Amino acid sequence: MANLNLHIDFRSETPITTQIVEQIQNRVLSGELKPGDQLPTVRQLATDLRVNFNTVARAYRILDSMGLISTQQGRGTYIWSAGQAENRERERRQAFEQLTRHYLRDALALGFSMDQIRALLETQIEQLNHTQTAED
Amino acid sequence: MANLNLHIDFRSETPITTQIVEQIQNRVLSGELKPGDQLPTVRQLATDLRVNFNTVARAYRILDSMGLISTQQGRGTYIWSAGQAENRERERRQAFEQLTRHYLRDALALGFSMDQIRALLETQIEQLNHTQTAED
DNA sequence: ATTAAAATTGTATTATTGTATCATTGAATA
DNA sequence: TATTCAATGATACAATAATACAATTTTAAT
Repeated sequence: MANLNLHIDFRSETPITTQIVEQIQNRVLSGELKPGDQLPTVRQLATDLRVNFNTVARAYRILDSMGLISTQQGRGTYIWSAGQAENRERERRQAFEQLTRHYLRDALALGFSMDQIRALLETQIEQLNHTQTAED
Repeated sequence: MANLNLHIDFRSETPITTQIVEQIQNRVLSGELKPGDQLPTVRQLATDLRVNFNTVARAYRILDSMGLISTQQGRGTYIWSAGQAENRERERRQAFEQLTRHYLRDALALGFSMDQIRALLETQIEQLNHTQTAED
């Protein structure tokens, strides 16, 4: 059962359900989740995220209606498709824009300035580069 | 659920909302309320104080914007940080760094480069400025 | 191999909790 | 006295949680 490594921000302006939907969507678009992969049960993921399992179930149902996953009562939830190749690029771009929009909204809501955002991004990228090279 | 034991003076010059804000603030500063503690629901506290629940909700929202509590629709209201301005500032910073880490992780996983991230951030900030000024 | 009970998994419905918008009140002021 | 505006209240709404349910799989007895 795939470890999704999702992160919920309870203070975010984005509802929990939406956060789950978007992050699973992104995992599929990035290839971290592949067709056939089984997702955690609604109760398991809910426990991990410290959320009511109905919230996860709602997210799964939305993803199901989007055709991204297949939920089956009594069986579990599986990744359905990786999307059509021609739409893939557009969807990836849209996900990127949405991700950025929400990040900006939450960072600004926390009271940080654009300059501070730029600065922290550079700092963290620097750190990532270091840990990467250290692992080589 | 913490018993706040607040007292409202209806004859006071100070608005009810302000009285609630200040008293909860004091409970946090004095350590009577600790991070993670759940506050009464807006309706429960409103009943106790014999005021409209919107008044409590307003007070909660102010405390939220101050970074003292976290209000979550459907879940309740929780103390977010210890009252010392110093602690609040540190926790705000930590939240910002975590937010940014997760954003970077997801954006990079989607296959976008640091240059693309920088560019999109600037674009979206530009758009935000436009919609803001357009609303004036 | 069969089958029935138990466990697991998602679904449906209702209750709870905070949010948004507009209406009302009452005191300050022209 | 009339007007205006901040504070509060009323109402409808949106997000999440609680509870009971239905479908499927698993387990164990025969």
